[in-house]
Amino acid sequence: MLIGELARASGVTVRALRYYEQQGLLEPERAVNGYRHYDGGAVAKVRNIQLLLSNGFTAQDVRGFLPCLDDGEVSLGPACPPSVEAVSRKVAALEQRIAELSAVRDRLVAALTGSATPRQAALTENATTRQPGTIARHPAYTRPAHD
Amino acid sequence: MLIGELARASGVTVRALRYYEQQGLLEPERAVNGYRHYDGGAVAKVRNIQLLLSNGFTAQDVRGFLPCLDDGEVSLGPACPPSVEAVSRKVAALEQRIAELSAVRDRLVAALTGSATPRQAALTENATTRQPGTIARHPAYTRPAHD
DNA sequence: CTAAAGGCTGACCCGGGGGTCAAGGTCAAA
DNA sequence: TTTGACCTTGACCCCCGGGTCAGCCTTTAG
Repeated sequence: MLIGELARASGVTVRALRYYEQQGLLEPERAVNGYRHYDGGAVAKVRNIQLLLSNGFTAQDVRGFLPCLDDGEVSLGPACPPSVEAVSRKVAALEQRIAELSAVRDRLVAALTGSATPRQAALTENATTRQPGTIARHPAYTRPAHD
Repeated sequence: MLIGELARASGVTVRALRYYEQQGLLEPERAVNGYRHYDGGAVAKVRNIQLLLSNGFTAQDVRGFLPCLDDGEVSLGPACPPSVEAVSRKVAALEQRIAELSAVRDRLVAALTGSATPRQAALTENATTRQPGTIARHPAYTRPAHD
């Protein structure tokens, strides 16, 4: 399929597809006339890319994830290039992000329902245990939100 | 407290604090010498801001959230300015983000453990139900990930 | 043959979230 | 009084994820 078709099928713009390619996330074949040709799996792949990018991961992050997500066929553990540990760290970061977002959601829901949450100083759970002087930038993904 | 103290206490840079203020997220008092003075609640507030920004929300989003999260005291439903509906939409978006991230995590965990996920074409659940021709950009927060 | 639609590259621009000077004012301790 | 730490504003820069436009080529339809 051509780039326009893929764009329509996957719900991203043509420009974004070229950008993904430039970032090393896609490698379409090239016809003799220079046109990009994508195979069927590209639709799912692009959706995954967009999903990750829109959830705060960088293109570089996505490069790491893709081999584990491609084609609807989960690649086997050790076959997943960044090797288990790297992916494990990503998973841990994901868990934390999920927990944080859940906390925000709970706070908002509480605000909506008017149920008084008892003296919750901050959304961060360890708010009271911090030591002044330790400069601790947020350990989670510090650059996610560009989507 | 002065800006440097707050920076150390909350784990963000001085620059970021000034930026937050410029974005209307903080309104510290000013001493006669021009120095910013923050009250104790600012630490929790800044943590909330950083938490939201690092999870893909824009400064504008955060402006909307803050009145509902301030001071560890959840404001009552209707007292929360953006009025229930706006916050409800945010909550819905949050739920979706959480679900998406959970899906990514599950995929990665599956890849790690080698458990074969049966023919899951894409992380998006409705992948097979899309109609070509309908340009459907991702409905969730389309600009979150800059964190 | 021509027009319309789609593809190509390259370039510039934007907004968000800051980093990093520069040039100067303030305050506390020595 | 001087030094050093801390504060102020303003300016410029960067990356990221694209949007948009220009200029050109190709392919299909009429």
